Amino acid sequence: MGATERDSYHHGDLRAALIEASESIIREEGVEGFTLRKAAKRAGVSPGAPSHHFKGTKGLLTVVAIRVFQRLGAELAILPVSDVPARDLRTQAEGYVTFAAQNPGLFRLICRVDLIDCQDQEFREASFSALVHYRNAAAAYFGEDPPDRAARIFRPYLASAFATAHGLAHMILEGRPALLFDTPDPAETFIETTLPSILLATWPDRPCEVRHSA
Amino acid sequence: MGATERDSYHHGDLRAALIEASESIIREEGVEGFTLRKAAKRAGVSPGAPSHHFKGTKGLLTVVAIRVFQRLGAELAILPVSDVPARDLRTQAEGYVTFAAQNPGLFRLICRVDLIDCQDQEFREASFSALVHYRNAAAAYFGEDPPDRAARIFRPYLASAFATAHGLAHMILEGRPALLFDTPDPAETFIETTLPSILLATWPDRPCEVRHSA
DNA sequence: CATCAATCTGAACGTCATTCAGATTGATGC
DNA sequence: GCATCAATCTGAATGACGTTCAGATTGATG
Repeated sequence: MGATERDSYHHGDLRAALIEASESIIREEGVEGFTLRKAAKRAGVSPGAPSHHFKGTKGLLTVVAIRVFQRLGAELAILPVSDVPARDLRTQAEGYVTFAAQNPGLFRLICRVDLIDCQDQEFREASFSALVHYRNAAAAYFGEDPPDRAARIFRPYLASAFATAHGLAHMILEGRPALLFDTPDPAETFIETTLPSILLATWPDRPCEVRHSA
Repeated sequence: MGATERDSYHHGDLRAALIEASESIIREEGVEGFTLRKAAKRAGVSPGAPSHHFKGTKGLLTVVAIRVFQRLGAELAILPVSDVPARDLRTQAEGYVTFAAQNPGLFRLICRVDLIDCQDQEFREASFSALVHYRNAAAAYFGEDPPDRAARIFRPYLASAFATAHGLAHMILEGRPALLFDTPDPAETFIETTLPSILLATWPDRPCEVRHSA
């Protein structure tokens, strides 16, 4: 598998092949298992070849990360919208966490700021755009201001809304539920049953009632 | 600096010296900058010496991680308690995030499950115990059941409460606020002013009012 | 004082990212 | 059709990494 055959001395589209190879390596072995040499080998090329197409390992991984953000954004974009803001916010958060759980290696990559050139303009754009629908859903739920898509204005509730999903994603990938709780249900059912219950506790349909006793 | 002098062939307490050295390296250069050879050199010892005291790099970092969790737990334990559950939960979350922001390298370490032996019993114990007060504060806020410290029963609101702080911590360390928002206030004031506003939006003093418009 | 186990050294080995001189070739201009 | 040139790729460096191991050193035990 891998190692696309080659007839000529030149590859043809080594750049794309390296991106593809890197993604599948990260899928199979995680970011920690990724090396530039592996990617080169899988693309059927010598270890020095990638340097002509990317600025080192970080340059290649930055491009991969951009694609991951784009895919995350695309998955969040096609999620259904209802007339219940709470449900929509939960849907977005569930989509976010599900993406992380289903693509653990790639999600870890976009969180490894040491492996990525975070100053890259394309990366910045992709990381922002991926969460446009999430942002809108949060704004609708908290109903404080109409979601101005262009502006990146800070709002406490937006940070709070992002933090919940992002924290859950990290917790799952770090295996924290197993550390914090004697999980009655196995890890497989987490996404299907446990996650919705957490999101429901976070953003209930009805505005909160008195939750803490006197 | 570093490189504790040594008169005899044997070190005396190399184990402690390696832990100490590792911690300061991670403080100064982050987990990514840590290498076992650096730690050995800083302890004034050859690269092969650590193997007599730890099971490889992972063994050493696991011990460091345990100490980090213990320190986090100690910092959360001395936080003030009031008669307002919401305030106490916010205080715990603020303590958690502040610890991460003030110890970025060490916090990243305890999240790098690939660098740590997560099956280590001492590690599991430390990671659970560190959050006892956080858990109690969350239980009091949501007021659903009395905090049973021994049991690790799963509750959706507990996972939700942890996720917020954990997500904020990761977001800060990943520099996401700068990616998501045109931060009006510089990153320095985040902990002092921005973080409290986020936590207040998450867990307000009064039970929530109607927040979303029709 | 002899013995032994614990500890430490220093030199391996294999792998990594990166660099670079030289080989190869696609494309351009004639 | 052919010469030229820049882009591309090879393969062998260089230096750092974790880990292993034979041999040196020494504290402790008897």
